[in-house]
Amino acid sequence: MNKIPKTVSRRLGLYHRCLKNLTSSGKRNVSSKELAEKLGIKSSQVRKDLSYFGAFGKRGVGYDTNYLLEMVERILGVNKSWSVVIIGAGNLGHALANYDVLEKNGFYIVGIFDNDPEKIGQKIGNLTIKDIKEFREFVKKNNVEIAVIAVPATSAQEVADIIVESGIKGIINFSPMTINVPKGIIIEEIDISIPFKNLTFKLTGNEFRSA
Amino acid sequence: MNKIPKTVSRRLGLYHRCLKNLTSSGKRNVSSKELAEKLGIKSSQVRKDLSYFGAFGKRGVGYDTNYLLEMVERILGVNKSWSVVIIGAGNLGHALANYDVLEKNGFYIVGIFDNDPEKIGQKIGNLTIKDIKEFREFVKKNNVEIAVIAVPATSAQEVADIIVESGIKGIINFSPMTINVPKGIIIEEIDISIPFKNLTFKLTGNEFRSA
DNA sequence: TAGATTGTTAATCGATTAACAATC
DNA sequence: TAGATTGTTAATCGATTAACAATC
Repeated sequence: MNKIPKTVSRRLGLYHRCLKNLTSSGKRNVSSKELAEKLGIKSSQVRKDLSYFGAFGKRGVGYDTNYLLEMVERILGVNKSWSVVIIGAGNLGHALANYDVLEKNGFYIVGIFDNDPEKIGQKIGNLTIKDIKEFREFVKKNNVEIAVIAVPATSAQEVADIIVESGIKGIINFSPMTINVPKGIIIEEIDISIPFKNLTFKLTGNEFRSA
Repeated sequence: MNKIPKTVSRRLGLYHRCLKNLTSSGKRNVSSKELAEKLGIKSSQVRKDLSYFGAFGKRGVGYDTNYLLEMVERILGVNKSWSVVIIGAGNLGHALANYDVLEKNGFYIVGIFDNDPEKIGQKIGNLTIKDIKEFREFVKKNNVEIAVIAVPATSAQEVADIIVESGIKGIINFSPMTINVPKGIIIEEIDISIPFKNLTFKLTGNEFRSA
């Protein structure tokens, strides 16, 4: 087994997005050069990335778009659908529950939880906000595989503990807070304010840059 | 001028977040070792990262937390506040307009735009959704510096063109779509579905991983 | 002073890219 | 076949880390 660079994972997501667009536009064949141009990378990088998982193309021809899409979906694990719950029915939780791109990629929001009595019982789309106390039982009954943390930083760790305790192995953490989980639990962090800071870092021409 | 690795920018955002927590908890001094542990990196990495911008610590002592925070804020350009507009008053635009973490970091949402007559005129917090037709004039009048794209993929490029034409130089793109802009315009991409795919990539033990 | 921790160098490690034989 | 493009190797490039003199 070849060791796969950490950077490959992110690019696989982009290949996936790109290939979905290509197949739905009816394109049957694509070269590493075309894919690379669309992503702003080198064609050798595309070929190298794919080569970690197999040989999916035809020399002299390129890649069958539908076939490559299927392979990338299997590599990413998005050839099946996933059951997702959201913890936190605030603005962000609300937006995520209604975000159609997730469902289009096979991530189905099957439940949303909060601890605010004002919110519990209210509807978001066709979901009813549930009491966090019912979390564990719900997860078991519905075979939930992924939990999304969409609560303020102050309660993020507490929520993480509840998630881990429920047996869920995959967490997406939207709170601006590092959370600690036992080995074997996989966390992806998305702090929305980080890209804003990256942007101002690049926009700012300050004394440090010219040092 | 030293060349700054691309990876440093992301970590600076994390240092910033961490230092804000430390100062508000009253901690006056911090070592590279402590910072590193909090971020799950090596202390030599912390020191190396900071060294691109100056020498902010005291040998044998560590870093004055308040001073280092101030320096990091100046490096990132978040020692001032920024005027931000959102284009797209759907779920995501709505959530971002109300997301307090942005304001806490100096990113003030000063306007939100849409092209849907149903939405135009409605209120989000104390903002009124404005017609995208008024965008250019609004940007000039209010010295807007950053625009957030929160529209569906299908209209992302169109919206990007309007933003560029308005003179704005910094864009955050939440749509799952690569957009093209002229040189000199800085874009940060956040496709929310990407971390979900990264997660399932890691959760999935498939035939490719054992190959 | 002795102990601690920085700032920086050099070594290591990992990721990208060019180049090209293989082959459609 | 001739032209095109893959898959893979080796070279290059860039980022991380260990190590340590400087110095608080």
